[in-house]
Amino acid sequence: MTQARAVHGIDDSPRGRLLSAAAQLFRDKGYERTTVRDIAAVVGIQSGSIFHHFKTKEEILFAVMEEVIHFNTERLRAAIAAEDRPVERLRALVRAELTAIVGDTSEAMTVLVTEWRCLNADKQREALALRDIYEQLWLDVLADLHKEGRFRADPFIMRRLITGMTGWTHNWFDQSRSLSVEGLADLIVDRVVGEESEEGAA
Amino acid sequence: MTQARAVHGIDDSPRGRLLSAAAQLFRDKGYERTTVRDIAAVVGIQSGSIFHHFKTKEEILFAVMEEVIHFNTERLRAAIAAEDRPVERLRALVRAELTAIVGDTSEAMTVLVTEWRCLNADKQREALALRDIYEQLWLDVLADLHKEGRFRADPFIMRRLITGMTGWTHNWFDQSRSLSVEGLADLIVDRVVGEESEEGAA
DNA sequence: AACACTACCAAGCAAGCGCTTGGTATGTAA
DNA sequence: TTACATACCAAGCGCTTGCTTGGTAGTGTT
Repeated sequence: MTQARAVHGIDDSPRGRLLSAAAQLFRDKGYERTTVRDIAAVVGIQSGSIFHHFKTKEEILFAVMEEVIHFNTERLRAAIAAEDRPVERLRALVRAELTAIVGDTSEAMTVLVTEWRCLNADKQREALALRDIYEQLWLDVLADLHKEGRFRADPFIMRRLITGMTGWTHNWFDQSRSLSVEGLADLIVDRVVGEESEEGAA
Repeated sequence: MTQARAVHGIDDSPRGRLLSAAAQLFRDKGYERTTVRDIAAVVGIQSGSIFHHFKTKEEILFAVMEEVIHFNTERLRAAIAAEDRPVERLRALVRAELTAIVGDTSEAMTVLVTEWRCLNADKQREALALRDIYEQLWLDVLADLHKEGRFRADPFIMRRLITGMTGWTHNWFDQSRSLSVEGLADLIVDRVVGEESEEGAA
């Protein structure tokens, strides 16, 4: 009953508290190694009581993924809407994704990346559909940049390279250290459009 | 008893066949979802017989990781030795790592990346020590490039970005498609040292 | 002939797992 | 007052899991 940190975008209803606890445990121990008894213990209820809120353990995993995709898709939309120029939109996207992965939704985002195959085929397809919407926001911005001639590679490939760079950060990035999310975002943007892009890039 | 594809660098002794089978299953279903009965079934023996070759299931996972790190560390050494100039050494390293991840040791490499936390603390430390040797080969080459002024970022950070890019490929790269390992390697090298590096980069 | 070694089988145990069941306490609304 | 919904407890069922045990067959080696 140590109570897990709330994942941003998940309310603190009984259900929401279960989801935040599950997200943290799934990230730390993995879905399979986490028992429903573990989750119940964190929020301070009996293991059987979990099934009043969710039909199955897998439904908990899916709910975590669903909530975090929805929340961060909206964050991407806001990031794009706040900028006009494609390069700055890209920078905003990278910042948003980094914040999602190492910041306020890190537990759930990590679960989304690492526990994908624990879902059955149907739920995987459902989650993939949500993910496609998220990815399309990236692809549109990258296509604009490509049209402007800011990079040569295929935008699809470029997105995958970016996904790799941002997705891996949960394994090493520490916000308390010298490198900030903004600094890292600039570094990653440079990998896409080159270093000599801006007025005095320094 | 469908017999798993042999992982490059693992012999075909009874033990080796178990390791190749385990690597494939661990990649496809994850360590926890794979039972010793699954592994036994692939090589065509009883589940109990596995424990004649390995003390525990975890020892199988560790052995897979150990073998694949050793094999690919040697591959990195060979790649470096075959080139003189730092940029070409980097290209050789990227090619080697991509080959490891999507080519002849893909099952075991994927397991190395994704099933890390299934090891207990002691084994994790042991595996980390092996990984450090592997990583040092990268860092030396990246430090040379950095000294030459081929990129501005911290070599440690740069290595982590590269790790992300290469490590993620197992989720999307398909050798049978238009993009080759060499083509992808060139793309990634460009992300590090910029596109206008060589004589007619195309 | 005697022994040792490797590679395996057949059977099953103890523990842990997801999930079920039948019930209780509290709140809310007609 | 009755009715229903939400949120939970206490107990435990049935199954799967990693692993153990005691034994056997085949191959060398001395």
